Amino acid sequence: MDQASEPARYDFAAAEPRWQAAWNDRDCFLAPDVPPADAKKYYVLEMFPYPSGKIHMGHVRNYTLGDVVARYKRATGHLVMHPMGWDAFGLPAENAARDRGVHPGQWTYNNIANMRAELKRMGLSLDWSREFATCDPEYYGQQQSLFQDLMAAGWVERKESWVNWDPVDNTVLANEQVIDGKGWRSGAPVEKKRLSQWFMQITRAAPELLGALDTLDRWPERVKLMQANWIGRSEGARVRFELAQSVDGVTDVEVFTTRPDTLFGMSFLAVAAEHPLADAAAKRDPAAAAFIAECRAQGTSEAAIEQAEKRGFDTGFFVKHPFNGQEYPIWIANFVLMEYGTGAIFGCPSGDQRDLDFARKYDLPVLPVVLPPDADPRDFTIGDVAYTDDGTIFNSGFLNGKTVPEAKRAAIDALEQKRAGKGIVNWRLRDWGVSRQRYWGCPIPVIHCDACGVVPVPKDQLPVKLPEDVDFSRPGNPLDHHPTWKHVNCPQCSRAAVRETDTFDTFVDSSWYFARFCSPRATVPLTKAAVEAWLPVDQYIGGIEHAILHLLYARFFTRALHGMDKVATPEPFAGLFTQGMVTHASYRAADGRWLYPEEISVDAEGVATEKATGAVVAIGRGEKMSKSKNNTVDPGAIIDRYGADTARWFILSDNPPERDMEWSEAGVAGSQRFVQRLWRLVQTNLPLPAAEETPAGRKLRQTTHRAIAAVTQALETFAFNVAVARIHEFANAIAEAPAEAAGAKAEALDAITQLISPMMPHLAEELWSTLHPDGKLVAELDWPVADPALLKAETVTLAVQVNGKLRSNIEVAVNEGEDAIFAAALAEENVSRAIDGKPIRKRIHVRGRIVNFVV
RNA sequence: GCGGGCGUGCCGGAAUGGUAGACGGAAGCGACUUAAAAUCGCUCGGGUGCAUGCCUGUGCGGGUUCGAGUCCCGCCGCCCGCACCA
Repeated sequence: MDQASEPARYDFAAAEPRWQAAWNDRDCFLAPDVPPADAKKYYVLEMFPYPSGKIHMGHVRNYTLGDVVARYKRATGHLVMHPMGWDAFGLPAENAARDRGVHPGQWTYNNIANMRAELKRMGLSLDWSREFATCDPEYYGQQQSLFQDLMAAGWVERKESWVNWDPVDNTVLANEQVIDGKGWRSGAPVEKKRLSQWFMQITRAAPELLGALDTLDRWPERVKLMQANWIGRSEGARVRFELAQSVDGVTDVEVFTTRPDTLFGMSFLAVAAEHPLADAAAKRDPAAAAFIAECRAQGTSEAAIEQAEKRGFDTGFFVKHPFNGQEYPIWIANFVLMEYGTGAIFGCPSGDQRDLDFARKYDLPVLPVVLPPDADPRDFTIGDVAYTDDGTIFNSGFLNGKTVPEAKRAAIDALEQKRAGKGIVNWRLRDWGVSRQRYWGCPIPVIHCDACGVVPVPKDQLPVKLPEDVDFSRPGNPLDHHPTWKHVNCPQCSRAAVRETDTFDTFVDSSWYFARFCSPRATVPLTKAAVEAWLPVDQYIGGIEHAILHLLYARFFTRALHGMDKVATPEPFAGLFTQGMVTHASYRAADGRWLYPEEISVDAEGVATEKATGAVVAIGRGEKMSKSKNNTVDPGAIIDRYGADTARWFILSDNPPERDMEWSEAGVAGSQRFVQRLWRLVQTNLPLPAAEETPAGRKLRQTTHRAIAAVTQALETFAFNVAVARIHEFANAIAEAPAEAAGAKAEALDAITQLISPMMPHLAEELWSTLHPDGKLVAELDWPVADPALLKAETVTLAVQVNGKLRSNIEVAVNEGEDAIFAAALAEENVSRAIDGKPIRKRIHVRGRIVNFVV
């Protein structure tokens, strides 16, 4: 077949770079640091990527979602800021250095260059003038300055503590980075180690971080819930028990309880293996020491899984009960956590399942103290199930007869009177340890001097830059090994001193980058005018995996900076959207090998076989894309083959954006068909006839304006898949419009071009330039507004029901009188047959919707 | 165990208490073509019928209502988060 008769197709490969250049040339997406006072600002931000070297489909989804919002908001009269940067510090760069001999900085900046080019191919409406990487000395220097401000404001503390030590990565992990007792990156069992560390005092902000969740009305409920659980507020009492005999000078032990009402049900006191009293027992008794060692081993490795058994060791120490004066034994127990409360509990077996399990195992007494509502105190006993519900207190001296809440209050009052305890609120949240023994991170800007202690590096000497010449061949922290870098003179006394060789947790870097974007080149961390103008971020978009860590730290930073009058709002992100994962089918041979899609073929029944062997292959539906499962799809290859618009459109059309989406070849191909179809729709209607009012034309105009309203509504609510469906319907309607409607087609084609523009910006420009060769860009146009007059129909189709069952449809004028409507409905043959002469008991008419006869 | 979310065709999914399955994908049939691709048309929850139709149908069982996928009660199943949190 010759070339000439080949049907013309939209050449996305030529068009997309052309429009990207046009946007760039006209500075379409630049925003000022300080917007004019009358501007409606809108700050759209997607979580910035780690520069691994290539973008993946998760990025494509994330940035497509953000770009739709940014472009839509820009078109609806907002001054949009939509920046991009790089979360560029972190371990993979050091691993690359160790394994391949390339410097982390070089590796990182190369990766950034690759990924920037890939992102640019997506046609995102980004303000690239604001770009920075957290490993730029300009950025991390300002972070060092900010850290010193936080120190001065009292948010930072250096303390010795038990830390989670990752023996493979040779670094400290935050609690949040320990998953099932293993390091979140290395997967190695985490060990406990005692180290001197820098901490952000996030616990001081716990009440506000919890309370302010209520103000975040555009956050997903489940994220707020996860944060609330993580912060973990619980009301109770701290109770001090005197030891019957002091141990190594220790005279008492404190416990935290939420159930002071059950104090009379006590039968033992238990401490964690790391508790000082456990140490004391270990010194006296090798068996105790052995038990503690066992607990420690168990605490880190497989324990979490087979957590079943409660085990303990009787120390032989005793405490005196604050109320009844009796003595109770102190045990070391493997289920008591040093990290929570005081690392000690009092055991009330009748009211707590764990305590009960423990008591049964070691034959400790079980005294019921809460009587269920309809139980008889003379014969009520506890079997293998503790009673944790409400009831009446008994067997409990002065608390007898009270309800549980009453007894809690009375017990706390009594404790406070005896100075043996007090009512407190306990938090699960721990302070945030930010020290990491790594090279590729922001150096902590302090100097340790034997004479002066910890001295901040003077601000005029910031940034404390990372040395370039480092050795990654030895395990541990290269900064610590460096021959010269850490040796400096004390800024205060000028004597020989050493730099801090730890660097910050990378979550510090991402805790304020959104604020830095407001004035990314400023010579101070934040400029007040820019930050006040732009923050909070109006729409933040990212993965649910950051629901706790990143989002909580960013909230904490913002709150602290707000208190220091550096940020005007206490919360960084007014709106949060968490997108689902991108998944893909996977193929696994019977012997467990993961096969690439190219290696298999699928027959008509959907049975997959391996091409090489002919053996049947198991198809996994919708598994998270991962290199190990050979089911990743490279965005670059997709854009080569289909173009950015097609990829964007498919990602938006498949399903609601908060759910996981399955990437499928058929789906992308379908989106590509629609791209071509729209292009043809415009081409085949050219040249457009002049506007002319005809009945058919009016109908098309109504369709046009309804589409505008529906798509606008869908975009406002993040229902992008619905927006796509409405656009499909609209395209169908334009294609099917009769010849008499031609006079309304120009308006329809203009509208559909604009409606697709947030989602398929290149195609929109291409179509617009065909429809209006006057040089204007869609990116510069105002969003179309539906004409209310055209949204109202003259006639409406009413469903006619008899006893709630659909029997017919009638077409009536919108403001037809009720009597006429009922008459018309009854005139329908189906309706009269269904009524079958029975008397009509009730007639219902909902205007514009339905008529229902009850017979 | 605690907390949250969700169950709709073959699949993704739509549906202010008011015509369930929009829209898309897959599949099948047909047109065009020497053939294919591309494109266009038709069918597409189940049952029944010559048929305008009729019956049935949104995990299961009840309820409220003229009317329930949607609201209420009780189950079942799946997914996610947290988890010896005292």
